[in-house]
Amino acid sequence: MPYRRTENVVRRLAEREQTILGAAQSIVGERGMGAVQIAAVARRADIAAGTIYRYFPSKNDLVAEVIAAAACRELVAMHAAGDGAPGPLSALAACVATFAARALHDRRLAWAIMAEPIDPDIDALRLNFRRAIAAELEMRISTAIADGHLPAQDVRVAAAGVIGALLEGLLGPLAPQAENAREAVQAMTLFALRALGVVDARARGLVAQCPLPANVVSGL
Amino acid sequence: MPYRRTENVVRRLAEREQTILGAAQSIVGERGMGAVQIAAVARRADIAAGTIYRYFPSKNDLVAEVIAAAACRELVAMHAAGDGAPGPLSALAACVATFAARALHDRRLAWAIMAEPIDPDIDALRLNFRRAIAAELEMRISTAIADGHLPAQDVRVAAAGVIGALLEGLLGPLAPQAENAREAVQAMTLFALRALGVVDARARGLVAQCPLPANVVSGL
DNA sequence: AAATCTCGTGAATCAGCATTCACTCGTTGC
DNA sequence: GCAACGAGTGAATGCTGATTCACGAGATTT
Repeated sequence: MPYRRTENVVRRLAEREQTILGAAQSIVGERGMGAVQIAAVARRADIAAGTIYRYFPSKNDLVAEVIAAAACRELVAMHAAGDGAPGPLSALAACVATFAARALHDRRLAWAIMAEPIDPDIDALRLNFRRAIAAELEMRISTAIADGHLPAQDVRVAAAGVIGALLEGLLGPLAPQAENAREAVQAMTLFALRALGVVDARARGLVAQCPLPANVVSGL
Repeated sequence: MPYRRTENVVRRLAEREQTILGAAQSIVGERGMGAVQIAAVARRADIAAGTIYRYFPSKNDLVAEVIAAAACRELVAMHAAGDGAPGPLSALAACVATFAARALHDRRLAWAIMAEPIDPDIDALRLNFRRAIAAELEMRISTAIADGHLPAQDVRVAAAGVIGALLEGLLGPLAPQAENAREAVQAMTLFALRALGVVDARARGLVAQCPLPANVVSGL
Protein backbone atom coordinates (compact mmCIF):
# COMPACT_ATOMS: atom_id res chain seq x y z
CA MET A 1 0.00 0.00 0.00
CA PRO A 2 1.29 3.44 -0.81
CA TYR A 3 2.27 5.98 1.76
CA ARG A 4 -0.72 7.59 3.40
CA ARG A 5 -0.84 10.76 5.54
CA THR A 6 -1.79 10.28 9.12
CA GLU A 7 -4.52 12.42 10.64
CA ASN A 8 -1.83 14.04 12.69
CA VAL A 9 0.33 14.91 9.73
CA VAL A 10 -2.60 16.35 7.86
CA ARG A 11 -3.30 18.67 10.71
CA ARG A 12 0.30 19.73 11.01
CA LEU A 13 0.47 20.49 7.30
CA ALA A 14 -2.71 22.50 7.40
CA GLU A 15 -1.45 24.40 10.41
CA ARG A 16 1.77 25.22 8.71
CA GLU A 17 -0.01 26.44 5.63
CA GLN A 18 -2.00 28.77 7.82
CA THR A 19 1.16 29.90 9.53
CA ILE A 20 2.64 30.81 6.18
CA LEU A 21 -0.48 32.64 5.08
CA GLY A 22 -0.61 34.45 8.39
CA ALA A 23 3.01 35.45 8.14
CA ALA A 24 2.47 36.78 4.64
CA GLN A 25 -0.61 38.69 5.66
CA SER A 26 1.02 40.24 8.67
CA ILE A 27 3.88 41.44 6.52
CA VAL A 28 1.45 42.96 4.04
CA GLY A 29 -0.37 44.66 6.87
CA GLU A 30 2.81 46.07 8.32
CA ARG A 31 4.88 47.00 5.34
CA GLY A 32 2.86 46.55 2.20
CA MET A 33 2.94 44.19 -0.75
CA GLY A 34 6.43 45.15 -1.70
CA ALA A 35 7.78 43.71 1.53
CA VAL A 36 6.36 40.28 0.85
CA GLN A 37 9.49 38.38 -0.03
CA ILE A 38 9.83 34.66 0.26
CA ALA A 39 12.80 34.99 2.57
CA ALA A 40 10.93 37.42 4.83
CA VAL A 41 7.82 35.28 4.98
CA ALA A 42 9.92 32.23 5.75
CA ARG A 43 11.74 34.05 8.51
CA ARG A 44 8.51 35.20 10.09
CA ALA A 45 6.94 31.76 9.80
CA ASP A 46 10.14 30.34 11.26
CA ILE A 47 10.76 27.89 8.44
CA ALA A 48 13.15 27.63 5.53
CA ALA A 49 12.51 29.46 2.30
CA GLY A 50 12.26 26.28 0.32
CA THR A 51 9.52 24.97 2.57
CA ILE A 52 7.15 27.62 1.31
CA TYR A 53 7.32 26.00 -2.09
CA ARG A 54 6.01 22.78 -0.60
CA TYR A 55 2.81 24.66 0.11
CA PHE A 56 2.54 27.20 -2.69
CA PRO A 57 3.74 26.69 -6.23
CA SER A 58 4.90 30.27 -6.49
CA LYS A 59 5.01 33.52 -4.64
CA ASN A 60 2.13 34.78 -6.71
CA ASP A 61 -0.04 31.92 -5.58
CA LEU A 62 0.76 32.72 -1.99
CA VAL A 63 -0.08 36.38 -2.42
CA ALA A 64 -3.21 35.44 -4.32
CA GLU A 65 -4.46 33.42 -1.39
CA VAL A 66 -3.78 36.23 1.01
CA ILE A 67 -5.82 38.57 -1.16
CA ALA A 68 -8.60 36.09 -1.70
CA ALA A 69 -8.96 35.47 2.01
CA ALA A 70 -9.14 39.17 2.79
CA ALA A 71 -11.57 39.74 -0.05
CA CYS A 72 -13.86 37.05 1.21
CA ARG A 73 -13.92 38.48 4.73
CA GLU A 74 -14.74 41.95 3.47
CA LEU A 75 -17.49 40.81 1.18
CA VAL A 76 -19.16 38.84 3.90
CA ALA A 77 -19.02 41.77 6.28
CA MET A 78 -20.40 44.22 3.75
CA HIS A 79 -23.16 41.95 2.69
CA ALA A 80 -24.20 41.21 6.23
CA ALA A 81 -24.21 44.90 7.12
CA GLY A 82 -26.49 45.71 4.22
CA ASP A 83 -28.85 42.86 4.92
CA GLY A 84 -29.26 43.94 8.50
CA ALA A 85 -30.50 47.40 7.58
CA PRO A 86 -34.19 48.37 7.60
CA GLY A 87 -34.42 49.97 4.14
CA PRO A 88 -32.58 50.37 0.83
CA LEU A 89 -30.89 53.63 1.72
CA SER A 90 -29.96 52.40 5.16
CA ALA A 91 -28.54 49.28 3.58
CA LEU A 92 -26.46 51.39 1.24
CA ALA A 93 -25.23 53.53 4.11
CA ALA A 94 -24.40 50.49 6.21
CA CYS A 95 -22.55 48.89 3.35
CA VAL A 96 -20.43 51.95 2.74
CA ALA A 97 -19.79 52.59 6.41
CA THR A 98 -18.79 48.99 6.98
CA PHE A 99 -16.34 49.00 4.14
CA ALA A 100 -14.93 52.29 5.37
CA ALA A 101 -14.64 51.27 8.99
CA ARG A 102 -12.99 47.97 8.26
CA ALA A 103 -10.60 49.46 5.77
CA LEU A 104 -9.63 52.11 8.25
CA HIS A 105 -9.08 49.53 10.94
CA ASP A 106 -6.37 47.87 8.86
CA ARG A 107 -5.29 50.74 6.73
CA ARG A 108 -2.16 49.29 5.37
CA LEU A 109 -3.59 45.90 4.66
CA ALA A 110 -6.62 47.38 2.97
CA TRP A 111 -4.57 49.72 0.87
CA ALA A 112 -2.16 47.01 -0.13
CA ILE A 113 -4.91 44.67 -1.10
CA MET A 114 -7.09 47.17 -2.89
CA ALA A 115 -4.66 49.47 -4.53
CA GLU A 116 -1.02 48.53 -4.39
CA PRO A 117 0.05 47.06 -7.69
CA ILE A 118 2.90 44.60 -7.69
CA ASP A 119 2.65 42.22 -10.53
CA PRO A 120 0.34 42.04 -13.53
CA ASP A 121 -0.83 38.58 -12.56
CA ILE A 122 -1.68 39.72 -9.07
CA ASP A 123 -3.35 42.82 -10.39
CA ALA A 124 -5.71 40.66 -12.40
CA LEU A 125 -6.66 38.84 -9.26
CA ARG A 126 -7.12 41.97 -7.27
CA LEU A 127 -9.40 43.14 -10.02
CA ASN A 128 -11.78 40.33 -9.24
CA PHE A 129 -11.86 41.44 -5.65
CA ARG A 130 -12.57 45.01 -6.56
CA ARG A 131 -15.23 43.92 -8.95
CA ALA A 132 -16.88 41.87 -6.26
CA ILE A 133 -16.87 44.77 -3.83
CA ALA A 134 -18.16 47.06 -6.53
CA ALA A 135 -20.87 44.56 -7.44
CA GLU A 136 -22.08 44.52 -3.87
CA LEU A 137 -22.33 48.29 -3.88
CA GLU A 138 -23.94 48.34 -7.30
CA MET A 139 -26.59 46.02 -6.07
CA ARG A 140 -27.43 48.31 -3.15
CA ILE A 141 -27.38 51.38 -5.34
CA SER A 142 -29.60 49.81 -7.98
CA THR A 143 -32.15 48.84 -5.39
CA ALA A 144 -32.20 52.35 -4.00
CA ILE A 145 -32.67 53.83 -7.45
CA ALA A 146 -35.45 51.38 -8.25
CA ASP A 147 -37.21 52.39 -5.06
CA GLY A 148 -36.95 56.03 -6.05
CA HIS A 149 -34.51 56.98 -3.31
CA LEU A 150 -31.74 58.00 -5.66
CA PRO A 151 -31.69 59.78 -9.02
CA ALA A 152 -31.03 57.65 -12.09
CA GLN A 153 -27.34 57.27 -12.85
CA ASP A 154 -24.71 54.98 -14.26
CA VAL A 155 -24.44 52.45 -11.46
CA ARG A 156 -21.06 51.14 -12.54
CA VAL A 157 -19.45 54.52 -12.51
CA ALA A 158 -21.15 55.46 -9.27
CA ALA A 159 -19.94 52.37 -7.45
CA ALA A 160 -16.40 52.83 -8.72
CA GLY A 161 -16.49 56.45 -7.70
CA VAL A 162 -17.60 55.60 -4.19
CA ILE A 163 -14.87 53.05 -3.77
CA GLY A 164 -12.29 55.45 -5.08
CA ALA A 165 -13.45 58.21 -2.78
CA LEU A 166 -13.36 55.94 0.25
CA LEU A 167 -9.94 54.56 -0.52
CA GLU A 168 -8.42 57.90 -1.25
CA GLY A 169 -10.20 59.80 1.46
CA LEU A 170 -9.52 57.29 4.19
CA LEU A 171 -6.43 55.34 3.23
CA GLY A 172 -4.63 57.28 0.57
CA PRO A 173 -1.53 59.29 1.15
CA LEU A 174 -3.61 62.45 1.31
CA ALA A 175 -5.86 61.16 4.05
CA PRO A 176 -5.44 62.91 7.37
CA GLN A 177 -3.51 60.47 9.51
CA ALA A 178 -5.05 58.59 12.39
CA GLU A 179 -7.06 60.86 14.68
CA ASN A 180 -10.71 59.94 15.15
CA ALA A 181 -11.62 56.93 13.07
CA ARG A 182 -15.29 57.17 13.78
CA GLU A 183 -15.55 60.73 12.59
CA ALA A 184 -13.59 59.95 9.47
CA VAL A 185 -15.85 57.03 8.64
CA GLN A 186 -18.93 59.13 9.13
CA ALA A 187 -17.57 62.00 7.09
CA MET A 188 -16.74 59.73 4.17
CA THR A 189 -20.01 57.89 4.36
CA LEU A 190 -21.84 61.18 4.25
CA PHE A 191 -19.72 62.23 1.30
CA ALA A 192 -20.51 59.02 -0.55
CA LEU A 193 -24.24 59.21 0.09
CA ARG A 194 -24.41 62.76 -1.15
CA ALA A 195 -22.40 61.78 -4.20
CA LEU A 196 -25.05 59.23 -5.04
CA GLY A 197 -27.74 61.88 -4.79
CA VAL A 198 -29.01 61.80 -1.22
CA VAL A 199 -29.58 65.35 -0.07
CA ASP A 200 -27.38 66.58 2.72
CA ALA A 201 -29.89 66.57 5.54
CA ARG A 202 -31.24 63.12 4.80
CA ALA A 203 -27.74 61.74 4.41
CA ARG A 204 -26.75 63.05 7.80
CA GLY A 205 -29.66 61.25 9.35
CA LEU A 206 -28.72 57.98 7.71
CA VAL A 207 -25.13 58.24 8.78
CA ALA A 208 -26.14 58.89 12.36
CA GLN A 209 -28.06 55.63 12.44
CA CYS A 210 -25.31 53.49 10.98
CA PRO A 211 -23.78 50.75 13.07
CA LEU A 212 -20.67 51.99 14.79
CA PRO A 213 -17.25 51.15 13.46
CA ALA A 214 -16.45 49.33 16.66
CA ASN A 215 -19.11 46.77 15.85
CA VAL A 216 -18.46 46.13 12.21
CA VAL A 217 -14.80 45.58 12.84
CA SER A 218 -15.35 42.65 15.09
CA GLY A 219 -14.38 39.40 13.49
CA LEU A 220 -11.48 40.77 11.54
CA MET B 1 41.68 77.98 -22.41
CA PRO B 2 39.54 75.16 -21.11
CA TYR B 3 36.97 73.44 -23.19
CA ARG B 4 33.82 75.45 -23.61
CA ARG B 5 30.46 74.30 -24.94
CA THR B 6 29.44 75.76 -28.22
CA GLU B 7 25.98 77.23 -28.69
CA ASN B 8 25.33 74.34 -31.00
CA VAL B 9 26.38 71.71 -28.52
CA VAL B 10 24.30 73.25 -25.78
CA ARG B 11 21.24 73.01 -27.97
CA ARG B 12 22.03 69.43 -28.90
CA LEU B 13 22.41 68.47 -25.25
CA ALA B 14 19.15 70.14 -24.32
CA GLU B 15 17.39 68.45 -27.20
CA ARG B 16 18.69 65.10 -26.21
CA GLU B 17 17.58 65.60 -22.67
CA GLN B 18 14.12 66.34 -23.97
CA THR B 19 14.28 63.29 -26.19
CA ILE B 20 15.05 61.13 -23.19
CA LEU B 21 12.27 62.67 -21.13
CA GLY B 22 9.89 62.24 -24.04
CA ALA B 23 10.87 58.63 -24.50
CA ALA B 24 10.33 57.94 -20.82
CA GLN B 25 6.97 59.68 -20.80
CA SER B 26 5.76 57.85 -23.86
CA ILE B 27 6.66 54.55 -22.29
CA VAL B 28 4.81 55.47 -19.12
CA GLY B 29 1.82 56.47 -21.19
CA GLU B 30 1.83 53.24 -23.12
CA ARG B 31 2.81 50.63 -20.60
CA GLY B 32 2.94 52.18 -17.18
CA MET B 33 5.68 52.96 -14.69
CA GLY B 34 6.79 49.39 -14.45
CA ALA B 35 7.87 49.42 -18.08
CA VAL B 36 10.22 52.33 -17.58
CA GLN B 37 13.55 50.58 -17.74
CA ILE B 38 16.76 52.29 -18.64
CA ALA B 39 17.34 49.91 -21.51
CA ALA B 40 13.86 50.51 -22.89
CA VAL B 41 14.11 54.27 -22.60
CA ALA B 42 17.49 54.23 -24.27
CA ARG B 43 16.19 52.09 -27.11
CA ARG B 44 13.28 54.41 -27.70
CA ALA B 45 15.47 57.49 -27.54
CA ASP B 46 17.88 55.72 -29.89
CA ILE B 47 20.89 56.12 -27.67
CA ALA B 48 22.98 53.86 -25.48
CA ALA B 49 21.92 53.00 -21.96
CA GLY B 50 24.96 54.63 -20.46
CA THR B 51 24.19 57.93 -22.14
CA ILE B 52 21.12 58.40 -20.02
CA TYR B 53 23.38 58.65 -17.01
CA ARG B 54 25.08 61.63 -18.59
CA TYR B 55 21.78 63.46 -18.25
CA PHE B 56 20.20 61.99 -15.15
CA PRO B 57 22.05 60.77 -12.08
CA SER B 58 19.67 57.87 -11.61
CA LYS B 59 16.55 56.33 -12.97
CA ASN B 60 14.59 57.83 -10.13
CA ASP B 61 15.67 61.30 -11.10
CA LEU B 62 14.50 60.68 -14.62
CA VAL B 63 11.13 59.41 -13.49
CA ALA B 64 10.88 62.29 -11.07
CA GLU B 65 11.26 64.79 -13.87
CA VAL B 66 8.63 63.05 -15.95
CA ILE B 67 6.22 63.26 -13.06
CA ALA B 68 7.07 66.84 -12.23
CA ALA B 69 6.53 67.95 -15.80
CA ALA B 70 3.15 66.27 -16.00
CA ALA B 71 2.17 67.65 -12.61
CA CYS B 72 3.02 71.14 -13.66
CA ARG B 73 0.94 70.92 -16.84
CA GLU B 74 -2.07 69.64 -14.95
CA LEU B 75 -1.90 72.25 -12.25
CA VAL B 76 -1.71 75.04 -14.75
CA ALA B 77 -4.67 73.69 -16.68
CA MET B 78 -6.80 73.25 -13.59
CA HIS B 79 -5.98 76.62 -12.24
CA ALA B 80 -6.73 78.34 -15.50
CA ALA B 81 -10.03 76.52 -15.84
CA GLY B 82 -11.13 77.64 -12.40
CA ASP B 83 -10.05 81.22 -12.92
CA GLY B 84 -12.03 81.45 -16.13
CA ALA B 85 -15.30 80.54 -14.47
CA PRO B 86 -17.92 83.14 -13.50
CA GLY B 87 -18.55 82.06 -9.89
CA PRO B 88 -17.19 79.87 -7.08
CA LEU B 89 -19.33 76.86 -7.89
CA SER B 90 -18.65 77.16 -11.60
CA ALA B 91 -14.97 77.39 -10.82
CA LEU B 92 -15.18 74.24 -8.76
CA ALA B 93 -17.04 72.45 -11.51
CA ALA B 94 -14.60 73.63 -14.15
CA CYS B 95 -11.67 72.52 -12.03
CA VAL B 96 -13.06 69.07 -11.54
CA ALA B 97 -14.16 68.66 -15.13
CA THR B 98 -10.79 69.79 -16.39
CA PHE B 99 -8.92 67.37 -14.24
CA ALA B 100 -11.27 64.61 -15.29
CA ALA B 101 -11.15 65.36 -18.99
CA ARG B 102 -7.40 65.62 -19.14
CA ALA B 103 -6.89 62.49 -17.08
CA LEU B 104 -9.23 60.61 -19.35
CA HIS B 105 -7.43 61.85 -22.40
CA ASP B 106 -4.23 60.16 -21.29
CA ARG B 107 -5.61 57.48 -19.09
CA ARG B 108 -2.54 55.40 -18.70
CA LEU B 109 -0.21 58.29 -18.15
CA ALA B 110 -2.52 59.84 -15.61
CA TRP B 111 -3.00 56.60 -13.74
CA ALA B 112 0.68 55.86 -13.71
CA ILE B 113 1.54 59.30 -12.46
CA MET B 114 -1.20 59.57 -9.89
CA ALA B 115 -1.54 56.10 -8.56
CA GLU B 116 1.00 53.55 -9.67
CA PRO B 117 3.58 53.04 -6.96
CA ILE B 118 7.01 51.91 -7.94
CA ASP B 119 9.58 53.05 -5.52
CA PRO B 120 9.34 54.72 -2.11
CA ASP B 121 11.41 57.66 -3.27
CA ILE B 122 9.18 58.21 -6.26
CA ASP B 123 6.09 57.79 -4.16
CA ALA B 124 7.21 60.64 -1.97
CA LEU B 125 7.52 62.81 -5.01
CA ARG B 126 4.18 61.81 -6.36
CA LEU B 127 2.76 62.76 -3.03
CA ASN B 128 3.77 66.35 -3.61
CA PHE B 129 1.95 66.31 -6.90
CA ARG B 130 -1.20 64.91 -5.38
CA ARG B 131 -1.00 67.39 -2.59
CA ALA B 132 -0.71 70.21 -5.08
CA ILE B 133 -3.72 68.98 -7.03
CA ALA B 134 -5.63 68.52 -3.81
CA ALA B 135 -4.64 71.99 -2.65
CA GLU B 136 -6.04 73.50 -5.82
CA LEU B 137 -9.32 71.71 -5.22
CA GLU B 138 -9.34 72.60 -1.55
CA MET B 139 -8.98 76.23 -2.44
CA ARG B 140 -12.00 76.10 -4.74
CA ILE B 141 -14.02 74.14 -2.22
CA SER B 142 -13.18 76.49 0.62
CA THR B 143 -14.22 79.48 -1.41
CA ALA B 144 -17.52 77.87 -2.27
CA ILE B 145 -18.16 77.05 1.38
CA ALA B 146 -17.27 80.56 2.46
CA ASP B 147 -19.73 81.92 -0.06
CA GLY B 148 -22.42 79.67 1.32
CA HIS B 149 -22.70 77.48 -1.75
CA LEU B 150 -21.64 74.30 0.01
CA PRO B 151 -22.33 72.90 3.46
CA ALA B 152 -19.49 73.05 5.97
CA GLN B 153 -17.20 70.03 5.80
CA ASP B 154 -13.65 68.85 6.22
CA VAL B 155 -12.06 70.31 3.14
CA ARG B 156 -9.05 68.02 3.21
CA VAL B 157 -11.10 64.89 3.26
CA ALA B 158 -13.49 66.24 0.67
CA ALA B 159 -10.74 67.08 -1.77
CA ALA B 160 -9.10 63.71 -1.32
CA GLY B 161 -12.42 62.00 -1.80
CA VAL B 162 -13.10 63.84 -5.02
CA ILE B 163 -9.71 62.95 -6.42
CA GLY B 164 -10.15 59.34 -5.45
CA ALA B 165 -13.58 59.17 -7.00
CA LEU B 166 -12.35 60.68 -10.25
CA LEU B 167 -9.35 58.46 -10.51
CA GLU B 168 -11.23 55.32 -9.71
CA GLY B 169 -14.35 56.17 -11.65
CA LEU B 170 -12.56 57.27 -14.78
CA LEU B 171 -9.20 55.56 -14.85
CA GLY B 172 -9.31 52.68 -12.48
CA PRO B 173 -9.62 49.09 -13.50
CA LEU B 174 -13.32 49.20 -12.73
CA ALA B 175 -14.02 52.14 -14.98
CA PRO B 176 -16.09 51.30 -18.04
CA GLN B 177 -13.59 51.24 -20.88
CA ALA B 178 -13.48 53.86 -23.59
CA GLU B 179 -16.92 54.73 -24.99
CA ASN B 180 -17.98 58.34 -24.70
CA ALA B 181 -15.40 60.39 -22.87
CA ARG B 182 -17.56 63.46 -22.64
CA GLU B 183 -20.37 61.63 -20.97
CA ALA B 184 -18.02 59.99 -18.53
CA VAL B 185 -16.47 63.30 -17.58
CA GLN B 186 -19.87 64.87 -17.07
CA ALA B 187 -21.11 61.95 -15.02
CA MET B 188 -18.13 62.05 -12.71
CA THR B 189 -18.20 65.80 -12.39
CA LEU B 190 -21.83 65.59 -11.41
CA PHE B 191 -20.97 62.87 -8.95
CA ALA B 192 -18.24 65.00 -7.39
CA LEU B 193 -20.36 68.11 -7.11
CA ARG B 194 -23.13 66.21 -5.40
CA ALA B 195 -20.61 64.64 -3.06
CA LEU B 196 -19.56 68.11 -2.00
CA GLY B 197 -23.15 69.02 -1.23
CA VAL B 198 -24.55 70.58 -4.37
CA VAL B 199 -28.08 69.34 -4.86
CA ASP B 200 -28.70 67.22 -7.90
CA ALA B 201 -30.62 69.70 -10.02
CA ARG B 202 -28.20 72.55 -9.47
CA ALA B 203 -25.23 70.28 -10.08
CA ARG B 204 -26.67 69.20 -13.41
CA GLY B 205 -26.94 72.79 -14.45
CA LEU B 206 -23.34 73.52 -13.55
CA VAL B 207 -22.06 70.49 -15.38
CA ALA B 208 -23.97 71.46 -18.50
CA GLN B 209 -22.19 74.81 -18.58
CA CYS B 210 -18.70 73.42 -18.09
CA PRO B 211 -16.16 73.86 -20.86
CA LEU B 212 -16.08 70.82 -23.08
CA PRO B 213 -13.38 68.22 -22.69
CA ALA B 214 -12.22 68.94 -26.22
CA ASN B 215 -11.17 72.41 -25.14
CA VAL B 216 -9.46 71.68 -21.89
CA VAL B 217 -7.38 68.99 -23.44
CA SER B 218 -5.71 71.27 -25.92
CA GLY B 219 -2.13 71.93 -25.05
CA LEU B 220 -1.45 68.53 -23.60
C1' DA C 1 13.81 -3.33 11.75
C1' DA C 2 14.25 -2.57 6.92
C1' DA C 3 12.33 -0.28 3.03
C1' DT C 4 9.89 3.60 1.26
C1' DC C 5 8.11 7.81 1.08
C1' DT C 6 7.29 12.68 2.14
C1' DC C 7 8.83 16.75 4.49
C1' DG C 8 12.07 20.37 5.60
C1' DT C 9 16.26 22.54 4.50
C1' DG C 10 19.19 26.28 2.80
C1' DA C 11 22.94 26.86 -0.28
C1' DA C 12 23.23 27.33 -5.13
C1' DT C 13 21.18 28.86 -9.31
C1' DC C 14 18.91 31.94 -12.31
C1' DA C 15 16.94 36.13 -14.04
C1' DG C 16 16.01 40.94 -14.33
C1' DC C 17 17.73 45.42 -14.18
C1' DA C 18 20.17 49.59 -12.55
C1' DT C 19 24.53 51.28 -12.64
C1' DT C 20 29.53 51.63 -13.90
C1' DC C 21 33.66 52.17 -16.60
C1' DA C 22 37.34 51.62 -19.94
C1' DC C 23 37.28 52.96 -24.32
C1' DT C 24 36.21 55.41 -28.94
C1' DC C 25 35.06 59.48 -31.35
C1' DG C 26 33.73 64.04 -32.49
C1' DT C 27 34.74 69.01 -30.69
C1' DT C 28 37.34 72.61 -29.17
C1' DG C 29 41.26 75.59 -28.60
C1' DC C 30 45.75 76.51 -30.27
C1' DG D 1 46.99 69.79 -38.05
C1' DC D 2 47.21 68.37 -33.43
C1' DA D 3 46.66 67.78 -28.42
C1' DA D 4 43.13 68.01 -24.76
C1' DC D 5 38.51 67.27 -23.46
C1' DG D 6 34.08 65.75 -22.69
C1' DA D 7 30.10 63.04 -24.89
C1' DG D 8 28.56 58.53 -26.29
C1' DT D 9 28.97 53.63 -25.95
C1' DG D 10 27.56 49.00 -24.45
C1' DA D 11 29.56 45.07 -22.32
C1' DA D 12 30.58 43.85 -17.69
C1' DT D 13 29.35 44.27 -12.84
C1' DG D 14 26.60 43.90 -8.88
C1' DC D 15 22.59 43.50 -6.40
C1' DT D 16 18.15 41.80 -5.21
C1' DG D 17 15.08 38.27 -4.80
C1' DA D 18 12.44 34.11 -6.70
C1' DT D 19 13.01 29.39 -7.55
C1' DT D 20 15.40 24.81 -7.54
C1' DC D 21 17.42 20.66 -5.83
C1' DA D 22 20.23 17.18 -3.54
C1' DC D 23 20.23 15.66 0.82
C1' DG D 24 19.22 14.49 5.80
C1' DA D 25 15.28 13.70 9.10
C1' DG D 26 11.10 11.98 10.37
C1' DA D 27 6.74 9.02 9.01
C1' DT D 28 4.49 5.06 7.30
C1' DT D 29 4.18 0.45 5.69
C1' DT D 30 5.54 -4.42 5.58
